[in-house]
Amino acid sequence: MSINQSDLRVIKTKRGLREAFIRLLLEKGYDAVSIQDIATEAEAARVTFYRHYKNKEELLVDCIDVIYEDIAKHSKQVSNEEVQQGFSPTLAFYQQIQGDGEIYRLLSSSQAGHLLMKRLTELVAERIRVQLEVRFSTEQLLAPFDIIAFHIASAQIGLANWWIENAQPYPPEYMSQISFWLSLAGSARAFGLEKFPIGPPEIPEKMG
Amino acid sequence: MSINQSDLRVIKTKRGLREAFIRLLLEKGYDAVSIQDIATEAEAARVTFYRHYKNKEELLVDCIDVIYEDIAKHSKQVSNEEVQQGFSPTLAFYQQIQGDGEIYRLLSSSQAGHLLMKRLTELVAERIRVQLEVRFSTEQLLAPFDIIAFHIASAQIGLANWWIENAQPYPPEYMSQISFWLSLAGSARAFGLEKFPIGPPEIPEKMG
DNA sequence: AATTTATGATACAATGTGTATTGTATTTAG
DNA sequence: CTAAATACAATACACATTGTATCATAAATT
Repeated sequence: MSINQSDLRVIKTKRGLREAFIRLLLEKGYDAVSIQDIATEAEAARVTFYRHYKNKEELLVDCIDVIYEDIAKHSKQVSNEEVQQGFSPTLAFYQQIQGDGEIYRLLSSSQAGHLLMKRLTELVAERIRVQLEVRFSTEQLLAPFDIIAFHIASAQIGLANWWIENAQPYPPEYMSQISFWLSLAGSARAFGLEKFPIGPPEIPEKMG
Repeated sequence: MSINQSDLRVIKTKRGLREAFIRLLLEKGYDAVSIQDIATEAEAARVTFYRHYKNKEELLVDCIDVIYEDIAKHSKQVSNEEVQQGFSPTLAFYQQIQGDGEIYRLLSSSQAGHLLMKRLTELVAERIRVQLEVRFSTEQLLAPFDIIAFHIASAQIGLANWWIENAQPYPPEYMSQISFWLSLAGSARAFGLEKFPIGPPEIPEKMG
């Protein structure tokens, strides 16, 4: 009935489909790639695709998760060394983009881009949210966990996307630092203000 | 051969197709809408669609201009009255989403959303950048204009999108205020820190 | 080594795409 | 106001894509 995800054949087949899909995405774009194309490229039967994924979108989401794991793994190695400076997880991200940044060009592709950005932002936000919950208590924070996390994540991913689309006009080291710094210290500091004079709004009851 | 864009029949037909497409987008989503659906909804023949647009995406791009005009019109009316308080453009945006702003739900639609988000973020960033350039000089700012502007814009639009997709768990007044405050004052303030202890990185030479 | 099961090959109905043709209705231009 | 120009509707067609089903074979698990 259900598929055994730890079966070697399944692991191999799914990896083949993911890698084939990414190759085709970069080559032809999301809409132009058919299920048959993916199966052929992966040297698999088209039926096999449907055994693992409902549609292209589901495969794309799976691809994103795998890509993110790679980023997370990569950034974890570095963050252990330099976590004190705070800049490192984002730096690893930017360096990866500049390196084999093929995958990240998908961020700005019109069809797959939204799902990629959305999922990536979710994953980054979740990571930030967990870190916040570890370090701070609910009463201590002057804004809800989820809002802070998503605000930071949106700025980071959005700025990275801007950087990709604008031919990377600054070095990755600077981008990671300024991105991190702006989120933490606030834009007012970039204006030369010592401290933004207004306090945070009172947190309302969460609805739903 | 080529189509006369000023012909009354052409203007009427294309408007009908756009409006029908937006209705169907809100109802069924981008992928679920076929060319035939659009034609039927617009009370036109399917062949007529192909006489004006190559595919769905081309129609969507044509629609975005119309959609953005609606957004800009609404936020402009309010911003002239209350721009002094600083919160109002964002507040108007959130209120518009919560009100009859069905159109904004397209932001989170998987295909149409990316084009909309991208365009909207660009426009907001441009608006912020202009304001910065009016108030500050290049030497005065501790980070480049474009980076600050896009950092803020990404956070604002991204957070608004999160709010839409998560069933609007907080009132629009709070969202606009906290969104604005986090960008200006910085997340560190939300952690309870008086001032983020690290200074901004040195601005490098702009490449390209 | 025996059993389980993921895969490949093949087939099929249903839907969508893009183009061509011809007569009709509407707009434009003289 | 009339005639020429042309956008539109109706219909048809070839083709691609999707999603599902069946059964034999190959591979992995136990």
